Amino acid sequence: MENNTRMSYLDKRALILNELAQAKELLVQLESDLAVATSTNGQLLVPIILSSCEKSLSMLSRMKSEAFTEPQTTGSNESPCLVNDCDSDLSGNSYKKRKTIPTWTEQVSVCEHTGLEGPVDDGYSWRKYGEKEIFGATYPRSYYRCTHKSAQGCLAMKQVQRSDEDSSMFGVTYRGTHTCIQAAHLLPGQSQIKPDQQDEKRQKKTQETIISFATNCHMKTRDSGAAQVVLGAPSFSFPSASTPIPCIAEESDNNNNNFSSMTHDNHFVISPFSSSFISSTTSETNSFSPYRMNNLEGDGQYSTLEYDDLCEFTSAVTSELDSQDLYLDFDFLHGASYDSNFPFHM
DNA sequence: TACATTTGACCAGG
DNA sequence: CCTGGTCAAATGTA
Repeated sequence: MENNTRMSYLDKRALILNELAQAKELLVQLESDLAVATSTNGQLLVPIILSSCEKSLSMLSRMKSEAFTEPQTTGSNESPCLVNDCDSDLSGNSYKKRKTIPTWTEQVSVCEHTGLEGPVDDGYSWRKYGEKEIFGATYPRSYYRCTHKSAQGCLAMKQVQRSDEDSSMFGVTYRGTHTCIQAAHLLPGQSQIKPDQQDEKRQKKTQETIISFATNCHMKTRDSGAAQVVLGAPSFSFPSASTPIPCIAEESDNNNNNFSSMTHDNHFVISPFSSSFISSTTSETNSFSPYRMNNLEGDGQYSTLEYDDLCEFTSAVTSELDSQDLYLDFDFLHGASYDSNFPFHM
């Protein structure tokens, strides 16, 4: 199963590379054709599209196959890797292979001021399978795995631990990727929630997510692709690093790492690999204009949104909305020149 | 009845 | 031997 997934990713990567290279060639051709014709809107668009293609190609090229073949640690993770390659041993003895198992991890801290018992729901269903007192820590660490582990062989796991310094903070460490179909694409019968309740819940969650993201959050990436998200709002959290969208944990200091482009009116269009990875049923875009992000720094707090983080956010929202593109309103960028390597620093 | 949580025991790694 | 991660039986809940 793992091998199939690996092959499928690598195959997809090769196909996308090929497609993009072809598209780039055609655009170069189109550009030269337009150069001799009269000035058109298309002439203005071509360099932008071309640039987008080049970035995508560049990023895909850096999507090393090592992500699927070599053990990876994030540096921010004190815990050993536990998932992946468990395919040969999903029946239960996976812990015996602890150190040899590669994993993709991400760490998220969620601030909650709402009296909730723990970090907010991240859109996935988790099943608690253990709790452990951690030496030197005031609060125990809880261990969760994807509810669909047995049904779908999903290997995603997460650990939740309340912060010692600030008991209203929770450290959430995500491990492994979701291979199940849930959260964003819940199918009837997959959840214990009735379908209409699901829709209602999803809608509410999506709205809360957008509002919360826009009004009260700051993020920073930690070393090696692990992301820390500090949220003052109660209703936002990232999915567990695992949407079908390949927000690969590539180092975010690669400034070319964005799939996005800035429109003339400072809308930021985030298109993670376009339709290549997202099975979109609609071509229309969703505008989140009502939820401006220009108050992000209103309290004087800095806001640094790195690529990986925004990609995660994008995947959460795009999957919720079944949309291909996400529009964010970056009005605070008025007057600022658009850097083609816009690294999501806000 | 089915699923989730709790909790003590077991295991691997350092 | 200590610590962290996982298992699985017991228990809780809807």
